[in-house]
Amino acid sequence: MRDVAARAGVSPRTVSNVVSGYVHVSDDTRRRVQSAIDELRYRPNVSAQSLRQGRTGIIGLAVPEIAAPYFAELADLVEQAASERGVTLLVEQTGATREREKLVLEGYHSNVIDGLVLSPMALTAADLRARAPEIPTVLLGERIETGGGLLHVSMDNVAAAREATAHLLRLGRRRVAAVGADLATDNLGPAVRRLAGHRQALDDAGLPRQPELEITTGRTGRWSHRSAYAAVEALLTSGPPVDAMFCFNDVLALSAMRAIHAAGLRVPDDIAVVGWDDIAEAAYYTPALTTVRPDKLAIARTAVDRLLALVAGERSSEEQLTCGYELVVRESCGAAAAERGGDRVPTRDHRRRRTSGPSRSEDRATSAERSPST
Amino acid sequence: MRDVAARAGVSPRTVSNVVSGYVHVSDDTRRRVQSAIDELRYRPNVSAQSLRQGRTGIIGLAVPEIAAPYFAELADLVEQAASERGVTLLVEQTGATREREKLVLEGYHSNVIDGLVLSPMALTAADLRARAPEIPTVLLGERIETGGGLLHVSMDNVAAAREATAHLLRLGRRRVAAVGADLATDNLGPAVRRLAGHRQALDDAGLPRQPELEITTGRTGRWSHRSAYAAVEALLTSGPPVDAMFCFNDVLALSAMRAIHAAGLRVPDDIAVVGWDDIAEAAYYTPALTTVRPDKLAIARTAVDRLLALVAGERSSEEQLTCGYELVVRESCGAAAAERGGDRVPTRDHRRRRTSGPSRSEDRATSAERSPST
DNA sequence: TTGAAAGCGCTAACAT
DNA sequence: ATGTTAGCGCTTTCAA
Repeated sequence: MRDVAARAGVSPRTVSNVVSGYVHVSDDTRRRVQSAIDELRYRPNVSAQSLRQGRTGIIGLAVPEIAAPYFAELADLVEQAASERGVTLLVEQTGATREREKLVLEGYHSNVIDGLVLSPMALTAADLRARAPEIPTVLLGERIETGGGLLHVSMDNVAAAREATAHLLRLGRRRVAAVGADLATDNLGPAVRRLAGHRQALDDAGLPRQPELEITTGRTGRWSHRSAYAAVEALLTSGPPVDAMFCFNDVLALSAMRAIHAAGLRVPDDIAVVGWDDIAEAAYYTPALTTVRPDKLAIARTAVDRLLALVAGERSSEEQLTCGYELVVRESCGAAAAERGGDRVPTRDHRRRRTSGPSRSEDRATSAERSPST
Repeated sequence: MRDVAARAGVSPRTVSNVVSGYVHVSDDTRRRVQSAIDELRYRPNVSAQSLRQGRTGIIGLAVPEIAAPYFAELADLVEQAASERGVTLLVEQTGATREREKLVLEGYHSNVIDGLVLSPMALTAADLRARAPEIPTVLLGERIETGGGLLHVSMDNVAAAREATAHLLRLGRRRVAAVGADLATDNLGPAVRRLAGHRQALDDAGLPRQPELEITTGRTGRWSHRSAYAAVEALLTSGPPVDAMFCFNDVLALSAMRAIHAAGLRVPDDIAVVGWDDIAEAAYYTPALTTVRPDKLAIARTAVDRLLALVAGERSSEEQLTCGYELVVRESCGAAAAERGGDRVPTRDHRRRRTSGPSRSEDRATSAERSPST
């Protein structure tokens, strides 16, 4: 930087002003400095900037596992959102373990990152309350009375789950398994609320609760292919009868469909399947997967925007930001064939509702995602 | 740090020694300092460390798209390898565009990261040669006479592709399409070599080249579901007859299987399919996918280890490090049913070869991956 | 609008 | 085995 200053015949102060886009620099000076920068291929030293300013220009995203399709897609979108706003994203993996989630929350990388987007699974509300408020943090997922004073960005899991199961019931299914109801390992994760929505749909239809159809996919390998396959296999071989499965994500749904096939049954004829996430592959499975599609783009952008506002000094308050979703009806639920005569082109989805942008929970009732489904 | 030093009754120097694990500190002093650190919740400032040492403890991984399953899995493994070695990973996306790959190579984040693992696709050998040798770099993928003086970590794409197609030919298939032969957009990417291996297998079998079966999946959305689906659909509706497809990755294979189904044909009965990558989903597709499984763990560890060696000052030389692979035979190629009577449990793979660790190209001939397949 | 100088928190050379 | 001190590259008061 000193070299640049010398070459341009100005002080380091002026170079700094030019680099940071300060206004009060004469056009002539700016040009001279800029050409000196170009000739010397000068790059500001980020560490020095950080040391001086107390900011790194890096934000963190902590997810259970980057290789899980949903989180891979989310990381992609968050990275793009961050990049558009001129900050760099650092992705961390927690393995959905409470220990590592706590570590991240307590500021494991607090000196590297200016802020954190955390997708908690095993964390408890008490952990959230106990945390030292070190670093600006936004939580992905719905608030369940945490009291941690943190901002939550999510979708309405209860409503969407309710709609998914209602969709299956409407198609005449009566024995709907809920696959992924791993309440023991899932504290702040989505299982609790998805199961709640599922139960509501049964209530709405005047059907009894069916605890024997609330399927846990195992402690280890949470929501993994292997554990889901084993759980569904067990259900089919030694469990009660089933005519539909509402799987709490698409990974579970894929494994379930495979287990159903292995048992000599067909999807959707014998057992209808609905998933959650609408990962890129879902439209290309055979049969194509009917699934709940969260508005991932809105979630990513909202989380980043709000986090950057916090980093810039905005006061944090416990608040819930709700993004939209839609139930994408394809083949695995059996509706498309029945209603429309079997459109099999996966690029033309049957959409039951439009995606809406994020909205505050306070005025959710007026937003698109509350309109009754057709 | 000064506070810690004061509280422990030592100098900052000693605190620094304790933090960095320096040897010559008496146990007593170490204990005192450590408790002061704990009481004050002291965390060393990474920016200051970086500024002083000229290192950040962060390495970068640049991939085309983090949401692509193979790269998501790879990022996971690289992150773990980095984490085990005490460094933090920063993932960047290039979109497989030459422009952004060049940007990364030229040190876009050179002040944030100490080194770079780059998975180039659109980059040319000339780009590699032209780069200013700013920052320690390891390339993922096979060298094709780059002359850039960089270390390459990869697998033997030609041999594996040859084996994949040979496997299909051995099963009696004669019209094997190569799906993903996108030579125009793929300079340093794997398409060229996989196609070469495919052609070799045809040669080996005494069959003529079949250029009309070398399928490009389109310029936009390189190796995407959508473009692959469209390409395969076109092949089936208006192309020459086909009885097998060797797809250059599993995403293509999934899309191909869907297009085959949509055309009213069956896998593997009418058309056998082989993929590449063995992504986590592959074993759970129906039919389960036969696919080439690169030793991702070895690739990740090797790349990180070698990069850290470079960061530590080791001289770089153009060299090729080759990791192992295996052809995982499941259902989509039709071999399992024919040979074994239809084992359908996806967790029990039929492995044709064992994974081998990385080996230098010089002694590849003696490593496990060169043994003839059974 | 620009210059001079202090200091962010840490580490390493030099001392003791 | 530990203390002292200079300085990494930048931003930012304070002056001019």
